[in-house]
Amino acid sequence: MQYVKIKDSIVEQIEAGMLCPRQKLPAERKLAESFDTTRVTLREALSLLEAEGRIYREDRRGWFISPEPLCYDPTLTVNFSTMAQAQNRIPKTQLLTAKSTLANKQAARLLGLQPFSDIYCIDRVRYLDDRPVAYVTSYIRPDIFPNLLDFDFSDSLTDVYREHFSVRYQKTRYRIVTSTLMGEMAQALRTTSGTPAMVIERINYDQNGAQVSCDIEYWRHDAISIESVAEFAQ
Amino acid sequence: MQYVKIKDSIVEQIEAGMLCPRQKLPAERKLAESFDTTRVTLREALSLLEAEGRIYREDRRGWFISPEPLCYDPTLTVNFSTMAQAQNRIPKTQLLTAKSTLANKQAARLLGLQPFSDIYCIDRVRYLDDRPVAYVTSYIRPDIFPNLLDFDFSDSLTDVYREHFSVRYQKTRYRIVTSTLMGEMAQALRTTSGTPAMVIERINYDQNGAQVSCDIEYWRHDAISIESVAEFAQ
DNA sequence: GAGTGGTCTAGACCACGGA
DNA sequence: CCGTGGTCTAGACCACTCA
Repeated sequence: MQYVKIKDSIVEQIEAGMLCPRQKLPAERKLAESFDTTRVTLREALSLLEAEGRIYREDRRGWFISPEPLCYDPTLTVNFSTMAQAQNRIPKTQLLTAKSTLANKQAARLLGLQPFSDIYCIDRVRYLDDRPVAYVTSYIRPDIFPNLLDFDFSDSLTDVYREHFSVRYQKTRYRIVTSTLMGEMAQALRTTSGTPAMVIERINYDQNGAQVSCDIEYWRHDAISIESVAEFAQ
Repeated sequence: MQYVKIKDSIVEQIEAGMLCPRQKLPAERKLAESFDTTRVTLREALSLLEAEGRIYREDRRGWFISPEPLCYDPTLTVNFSTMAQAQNRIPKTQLLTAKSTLANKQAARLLGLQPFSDIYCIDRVRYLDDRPVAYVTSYIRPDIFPNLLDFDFSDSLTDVYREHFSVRYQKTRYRIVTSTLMGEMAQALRTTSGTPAMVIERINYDQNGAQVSCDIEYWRHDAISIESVAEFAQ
């Protein structure tokens, strides 16, 4: 199991501090040569490191050392920017598309709507320190938030909800699974199809208990660590 | 991107119901031939399916269709058996080792102990419908649970805590990240090094707010879906 | 003992990134 | 335009599973 040894040897170098976060690894051909193996085996080792969350790739640009993940507490309502800044990270959000459309299967399922109901669909990419880390799709009920698309929600939707519609979240139902980035999501996050991802689905309820919106977040899995505290009724 | 097409074609067969959960895929060489490609490319496609959580492998036995994941709510105190049975699954727990030892770095960090403090260490494997799905390591403070190892905790530790020590969890601090199964963990779960995993670390506090134990759970990532509800203070 | 999966080799071509 | 990563080929050997 040569590729495990190669992986361990690179892990050692990372932990010894010889490789810093965001730093690029040497070219695959050079690494392969230095470990006296072929590119195929070397890439096996790199994939392992990627799966462990220690390195990440940028499509056709190479492999880089992963920075510390962002702590994400799904039981809090803080928005992305606030959360990132509290952890000394620089957040950025890029709006990809915002449109009024008809609910697809996924949106209908999450929001309990009839298929083909009207719905707003907003796609955004979240950055941490200029690295794209998450692709977020939001589906929003237009009957609750009429003319939402006229506002500036590029940074925070929850701010717009609160300030212009007096809607605050009362609760969120969330689901976390692992999957991969594919197609346009992979491209938007500057990576290749098949990159491991953490998927967070959230269904948001307003103060009246109505399902008002949902978010599907695809995170590069090395960029996030879910952390929270659960208190139990005695 | 041939391997994405192969993957899609297998996904199609799964979703059409032609392949049932737990069913074995044909041999790699046969699949490769039927898609008119080499084993290397075919395995690329299989790894993608594994990363998506649609198939899983058993070491040297082959590839199988993943069953529905278990819903796991980290904000509840229910034990594994109860949780599994509530979802019509057959749980089983196998005790690997239970010993009194000195805290390693990980245990000391999680429980806030001095290095080399005395600690109990218990390793178990959790099964669902006879499939090994999680490797769980528990570190437990012997000053809170004296002579714990004399009891039968093979099934549920929390039951023993409650019945014999009158300790109930008041809260749990948890952390969820993705990583891989390596070495003996991979072996215990009947798979190979590098299999994607969901890691759940829990630090448990008793009714007095003391850190009494912690668990590190390595789940096959396709076997689990984290689901919960968060209520917000207004 | 046949067949299988796990691992590895030694190449190749292409399209894209960056200088 | 060079070097790079992304993808693919056509094999090979070994250790293990399972009939």
